[in-house]
Amino acid sequence: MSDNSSEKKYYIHTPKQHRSLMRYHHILHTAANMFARVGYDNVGTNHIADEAGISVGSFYQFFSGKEALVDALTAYYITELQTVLPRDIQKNTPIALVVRTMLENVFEFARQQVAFAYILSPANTGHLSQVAIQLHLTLEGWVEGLLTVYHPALSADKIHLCAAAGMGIVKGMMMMAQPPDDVPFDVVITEMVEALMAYVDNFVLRHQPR
Amino acid sequence: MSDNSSEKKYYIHTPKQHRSLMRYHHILHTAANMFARVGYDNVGTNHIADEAGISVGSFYQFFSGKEALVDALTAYYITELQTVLPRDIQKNTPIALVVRTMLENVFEFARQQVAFAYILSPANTGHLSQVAIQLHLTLEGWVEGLLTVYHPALSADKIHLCAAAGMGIVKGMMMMAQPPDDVPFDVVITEMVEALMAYVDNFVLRHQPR
Amino acid sequence: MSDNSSEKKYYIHTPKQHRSLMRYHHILHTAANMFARVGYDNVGTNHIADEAGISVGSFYQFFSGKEALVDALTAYYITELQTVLPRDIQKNTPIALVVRTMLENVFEFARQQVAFAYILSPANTGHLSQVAIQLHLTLEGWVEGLLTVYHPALSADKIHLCAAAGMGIVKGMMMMAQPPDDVPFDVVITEMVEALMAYVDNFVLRHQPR
Amino acid sequence: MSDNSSEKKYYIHTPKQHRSLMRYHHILHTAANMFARVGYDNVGTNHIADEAGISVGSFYQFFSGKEALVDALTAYYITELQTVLPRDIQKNTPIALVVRTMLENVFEFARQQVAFAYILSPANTGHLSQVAIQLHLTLEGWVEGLLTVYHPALSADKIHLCAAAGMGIVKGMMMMAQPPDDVPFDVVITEMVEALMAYVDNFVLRHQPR
DNA sequence: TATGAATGAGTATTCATTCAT
DNA sequence: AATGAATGAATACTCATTCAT
Repeated sequence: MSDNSSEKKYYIHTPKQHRSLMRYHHILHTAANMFARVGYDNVGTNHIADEAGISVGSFYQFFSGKEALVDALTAYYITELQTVLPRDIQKNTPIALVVRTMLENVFEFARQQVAFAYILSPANTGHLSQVAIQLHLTLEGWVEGLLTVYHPALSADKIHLCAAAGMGIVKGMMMMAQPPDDVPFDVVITEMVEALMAYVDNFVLRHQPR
Repeated sequence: MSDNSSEKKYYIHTPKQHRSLMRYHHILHTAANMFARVGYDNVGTNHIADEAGISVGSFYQFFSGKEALVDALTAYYITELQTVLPRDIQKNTPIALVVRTMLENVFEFARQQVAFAYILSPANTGHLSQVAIQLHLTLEGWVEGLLTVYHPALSADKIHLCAAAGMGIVKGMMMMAQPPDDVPFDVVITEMVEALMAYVDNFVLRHQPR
Repeated sequence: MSDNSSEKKYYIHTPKQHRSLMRYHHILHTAANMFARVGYDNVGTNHIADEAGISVGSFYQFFSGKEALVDALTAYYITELQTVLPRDIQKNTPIALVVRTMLENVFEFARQQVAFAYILSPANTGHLSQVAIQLHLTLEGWVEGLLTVYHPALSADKIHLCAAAGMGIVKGMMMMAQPPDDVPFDVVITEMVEALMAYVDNFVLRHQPR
Repeated sequence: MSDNSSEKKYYIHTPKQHRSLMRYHHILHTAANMFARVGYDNVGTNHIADEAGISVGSFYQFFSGKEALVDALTAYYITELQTVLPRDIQKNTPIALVVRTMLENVFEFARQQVAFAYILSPANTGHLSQVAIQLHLTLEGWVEGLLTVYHPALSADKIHLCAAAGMGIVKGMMMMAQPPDDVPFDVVITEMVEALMAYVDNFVLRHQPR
């Protein structure tokens, strides 16, 4: 819309577009912060607009509503996740190292994107449960890829089961860092790696094609 | 009044008291179902009353508000949990068996009490986060007791860390039985036992007092 | 109603009737206290019943509702007022003395019947304004009687005007004893008598039939 | 924004601001009317909005609640009262004239602002009693000022007592203009002036410093 | 485009009154 | 008569969304 321009297009983003994009992300992150702080249901659109320093009207110019905003936020997370998940894994790297690197990256990402863990959380209901699933599947897909590289003998079903279990372990243990346990982050990661490796080893052993 | 009874009084509920108690539990379970289905914040007291087939006024005769209802529900869960968690564990029973029994019982309980997993979820905010913590600590306490019996050489700190990790694993893997993974219950339990045992063995090995 | 008695009537009230009457008055005074304390609109029928130590059902056995209760209370006040307002006034008693006696009696009555002043208060709205008027007219009637005795030359209209003004002075100055002025009761009465006498003297002077 | 104005800015209200201010006062007066008619406790915010021809939401955009509305109304009354109470009183004006002028002004004000008398009423409970006191003290302060000018020999305490009594007389006699007495306004004022002057003369005589 | 006033259905909670026991 | 559980309309207030400017 509004493309009556036949002039030069040397710049992919006109300054106007650029300002708009910044606003868009500003709203996105403001809202994300609020979700993480007080929960999706306790954040109103007027409130988001206030905190973002814009008007409600402007909010609705960017997002058709709160649900659309969460969708956008999730899409953004999924995109960013690609830059954080190790790619082109070589089988000669020890798997524990790959896993640890992945976890560290994802946790660092979660530390910056405070709503990431909130949305990923199991037991979300309503619309949130749907975006939670998207995020879940993204990560689970990566885990399946990893397992396929290191344990090509496992059937697709087994890979899926093992990946699902791994996801459960990670998502569950992630919460150790929060009340009431408040375990330090690095300890959490260490224990997580140990738990994952122990489980996968055990799993592979149990499902060895003999 | 109505005390012309010299007969036995074991478990005497007047019909009135009985009906009242039934209503109380009926509301409790109706609300629990709704919480699990659409989330605490999306359930109104009027909705609960409607769905329970009573009037709002009656709702407030039983519970002073929504928070009180969740408190009551949690208290109920904690009480029932006692009847489900193995007691007086003998060290000569294999720990894997104890764990499996506990998980089977708790899962069966969670299958009947649909809001149990919902409330236990660590991602809750506001008042729910408080009751979630109560539930969490109840279970975690049991796990600590179990570890103390089987691994008395571990320090209290280590026991606590290991229990917290175990709780994370259980809570996280519990969700495998739900979308999008939908792993069958018995498979989930089997994998959970394996994951837990593998982790605990690994943990004990790492923290051997030499 | 319920008069199937042709038996002896040595006792005007049977014990049963007596107990019922006591209950009736107990409710009446309990409610009166509550009205005075927190205001008519902030007192509920359940609340009254609680405070009176009876059930709501019983409350409705005695009064058809809150309005009926206020009506009954006002009727009671009007009856009792008769025992407190000086009767058969002799013109040779100084009017100031009669007035002072009347005010002292009424104030003492008001001290015992805490809702009396509350109901009498001007600026009541709704149903309260109607009972307020009844109380007002009762007292105003007495004042007119007094003026008729001491100033028979004044026309009925003048008497009415003077009585209305006197009522205004009394009702208005009564409030001096309450926040924010908090003038001691005896001072209030003294000033009231002075104000009334000064006004009446002035009034009579102005309306002397020349 | 929209500030390309180098022209005069004396009393510039943009149309928007003006409309908003009108709405504000419209709500204020609608509510005031309702308070006077059926009483503060019997007026709901939804009712006010309905009667004012706006939505509840709009109501809350102007006032944070019913209490805030009464506060605003009282503040408005207190402000307007300043323009109506004679200032800079010269001792050579007869006091009766000053009083009559004041009463006429205040009554005219009360006739226009129907809730003025209602709020001023000493029988209010809860939040209303607080604003009633504010209004009361505003007027009482003026009376004290007047007495100080005309009777400088009286002690502060005496001035206060006399002012409190005067306030009582005025507030009480004000109600003569309403049911059940319905005395015409001008008659009320005349009688009020007479009553006040007679009382003050009597008071001064009694408290002459000799 | 941006604004924010306006909307009104929705939420938690109260309370006068009824009625089965 | 007495009880008090049950009712449901009503109340104060919120919030996602729209739309005139």
